[in-house]
Formats: sequence, structure tokens, C-alpha cells
Amino acid sequence: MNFSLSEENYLKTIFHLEQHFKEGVSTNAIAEKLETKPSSVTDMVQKLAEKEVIRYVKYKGTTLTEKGRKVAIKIIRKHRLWEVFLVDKLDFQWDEVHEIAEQLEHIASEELINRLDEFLGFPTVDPHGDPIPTKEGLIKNSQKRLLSKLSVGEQGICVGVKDSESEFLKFLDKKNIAIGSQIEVLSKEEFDHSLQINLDGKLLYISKLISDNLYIKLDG
Amino acid sequence: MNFSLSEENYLKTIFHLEQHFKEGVSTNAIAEKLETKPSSVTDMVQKLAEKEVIRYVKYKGTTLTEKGRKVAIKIIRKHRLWEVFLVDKLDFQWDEVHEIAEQLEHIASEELINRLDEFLGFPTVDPHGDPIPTKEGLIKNSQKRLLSKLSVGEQGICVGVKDSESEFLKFLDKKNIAIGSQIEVLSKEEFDHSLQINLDGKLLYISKLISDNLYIKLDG
DNA sequence: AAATATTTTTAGTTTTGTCTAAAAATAAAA
DNA sequence: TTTTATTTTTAGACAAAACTAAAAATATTT
Ligand SMILES: [Mn+2]
Ligand SMILES: [Mn+2]
Ligand SMILES: [Mn+2]
Ligand SMILES: [Mn+2]
Repeated sequence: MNFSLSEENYLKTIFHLEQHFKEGVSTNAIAEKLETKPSSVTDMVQKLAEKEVIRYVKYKGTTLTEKGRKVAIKIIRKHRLWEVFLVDKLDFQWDEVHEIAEQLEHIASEELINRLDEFLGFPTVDPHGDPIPTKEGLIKNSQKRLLSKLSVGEQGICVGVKDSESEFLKFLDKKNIAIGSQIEVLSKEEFDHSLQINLDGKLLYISKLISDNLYIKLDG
Repeated sequence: MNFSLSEENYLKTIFHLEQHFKEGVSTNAIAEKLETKPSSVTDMVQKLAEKEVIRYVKYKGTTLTEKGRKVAIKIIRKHRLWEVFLVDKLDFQWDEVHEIAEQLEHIASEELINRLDEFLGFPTVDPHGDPIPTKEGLIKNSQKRLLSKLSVGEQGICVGVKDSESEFLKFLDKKNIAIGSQIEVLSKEEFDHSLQINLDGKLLYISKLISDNLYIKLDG
């Protein structure tokens, strides 16, 4: 079965949102992620339910079927492999690749993506630390964790931010925190959950607001 | 100005067809190349004329404006660079890449294509011997010529076929003519325009039907 | 529980790109 | 130069994917 660019974007979005919804994914949540109107989402989910890639119950939200899950994972695999290509081979920065990968993920060719995978040396994670699904559709649990979730003594490298607001990124620049920075948790303050960390050999204090927005990929 | 996937395919097709039309490109010719109906072509060329990328005179055919030519050349540049990538980096065969490049040519990012160009070592021709337009939009004259147009004594390597019908390709296999074969014209028969050639060191006779369908890239 | 607010769906349009059928223009043949 | 054939355009329809406005269902307050 074939899917349009639009259908693929819906399936991928529903897959991502399912991780944050206990029951079905809400119509409004999909609309917001795709920057479209809820009424458009209703139309589309009805069509996708017809195609049996999602289960849709009026007013109750949607969930992917096994078939839909497989389609979504294939798109995510393509997205992340292309991101690796852009960063590793074409020297793009981690924050420049998303928009382009958003287009490349829709190129249809099994052969292409498997050869790309091989060309890249079968990478297991993308430039943001997210796991790359295998050809068979298996996804390893993400290696990256929020800095705020690390225990004292754990260390790793900074691989991304949760919400990449411009203000926040400027703050990171000022503090010399960048993608690739080595970070070790030295101690935690119980009262306000602030952290004392070792950043590339230098001592630094970090508030909870910050540690809640920084992703760390653990060493090893 | 932005162009849809469909508009881009029309512009590229008109560019290619202009090389074979003295006046404007006919509606039917476009329809045949794009495997669509003439009425659909009329609709589209009227829209493209509005956008001032083509000149269109009712019943007289269409020609690209300078603006349209630039857009077409950019798409062709992308198409051919991606073909080089597929063959040189991902080890595809020359005859397997067209369909995939047909999709990749529509990925929108100047930065991407210029970095890809650099990554590939600024190639000047694609796997079929066709010239790759520069970033500035310049196209070198194609190095490849039909075998039938070569003079006695000229030599080069086989880089492609004009019409890749399965029957013809099978014939080439039987005669050991392949992409990469070294070919030298030894003599021409005036009567039926058949050729005596040196194919990778072996003597071979070739009819006009064959020499009219084989592209040779001259040495040097 | 009733009133109010929010979410979701329906109904009716719009745009893009395609199609079929029929009419009009142009080209070729008689 | 008529007649016939071919090419091209118009008119009207359709499917995909979006939208607005309004109705219906669900959730939250009072
Ligand atoms: Mn996308
Ligand atoms: Mn990513
Ligand atoms: Mn194309
Ligand atoms: Mn080519």
C-alpha cells in the first residue's frame, strides 16, 4: 500500500505523540504538531482509519495499528539516516538538518535507504542521539536522558535540547554549553533541584529549568 | 518564487523538449513525456505563463522564459548530482538511478545541493555522460554524441543509449557492448551507413539502427 | 445538576492537478 | 479549395487536502 506525503506526516506525528498519551492521541494534539486545523485532522484520521493504519473512535482519539506503526517506523528510519548523512558526510550542524530530513524522509526506495545505511556504516543513533530503527523495524531505547534525570556521578555528552527556543540557545552559548560538551553531575541540591556540574573540566551551577531542557547521552 | 513538484516536472520537460523543437514545444509532446493528457497540459501551461516562466501562445506551443530556464536548470543540476551520488557513493548501476533521482531532484535546499556538489568532488558529468550545470547555471555542451555522427578515426567510450528498450539492451549484451566499452570508428559504408568499429580491441559490424541509438563520449 | 468552556465533528468551500467529452483551430489530403 | 484528420482548447467533473463557520459531544466549573 502507498501513502501520500501528507499521510506519511500524519502517521509519523501520531507515532511520536503516542509516547505522551495514555489513551488515544487527541485531534487537537495532532493539529498543533502539524500546524493545521482540527477539522482537517478529523478528515484525515477518518481516511487513515479506512486504510486500517490507525484505530479511530469518534471523540476518543486515535492509535496506530501494527500496520500503521510499521509505516511510521520506516519514515523515522529514513529521517534519521538522512540526518546522519547530512551531518557526517555533508558537514551540516545538528540544528540545520531537520527541515531537509523532513523532505528526504519521503523519498520512496527500500534499496536506496538500505544502501545509505551501509554507506553510513550502520549507525545506531542520529545526530540528536535518537535511535535509528533497524531494517526490520526494531528501535532501541533512546540513549539520551534529560540532565535533570541523571544521578550524581553519571556523565556523558550533551546531544540536544528539548525545546529549542532562541532565548534558551543564547543562554547556552553564554555558558559555553554546546552540543558535544562533556558533562558530569557532581552534586544535586535537594531544595531547588539545581545541579553542580563539571562542564568540559570547569565547574558550573545549573538550575532545574535548564537541566530539564538538556539531553545527555551517557558515555559507554 | 516557489514551484510545486508538478510545476517543476513541467519546466524540466519543456527544457528538454525545446532542444528538439524549432518553434514552441507542442502540447502533445509535453503530454506524452509526462504521461498525462493534453487537456491537463493546456491547464498547466496557462498557469505557468501567468507565473511568467514560459511564453505560451494558443495553438502555437510554449517556450521557456529566462526565468523558467533558470528554474529548469536548477532541477536538472539537482537530478544529475544525485545520480552521481547514487552511482559513485551508493554503488547503484547507471540504469537504476533515474527513478530515484526523479524524486530527489525536488528536494528544496540550495545549501544541500552545493554541499553535495563539493562532497562529490564537483563532477562535470552524470553517470550517463550528461553535463552537470554549475551553481551559476552554466551547462557545458554535452560531450556525448551518437555513434552514427562520429567520423572515421574518432574514438571514445560508450556512455549511454538513446531509447533504452529492453530488446535493444539485450542485443547490446549479446554483442558485448556495454557502458564503458571503448569504441573506435574504423570505416563507414556509404550505401547503408553501417559501421565497422573496434570494440575493446575486437572488430565488429554495426547497422545504422544501432549506431543511431548509442552515445559515445569522445576521449580527451 | 446546571451552566459554561473546551474539544471534536460536520457541512460546505477552496485550491491544485488531474480527467472525459465536446468544440474549435490548424494541418493534411482529396 | 473543400473535405477530412489531427491537434489543441474549453467546459464540466473529480479526488486530495486544506480551510471557515457552525453544530454536537465532552469536560470543567459553579
Ligand atoms: Mn515530512
Ligand atoms: Mn533527529
Ligand atoms: Mn521529477
Ligand atoms: Mn542522467
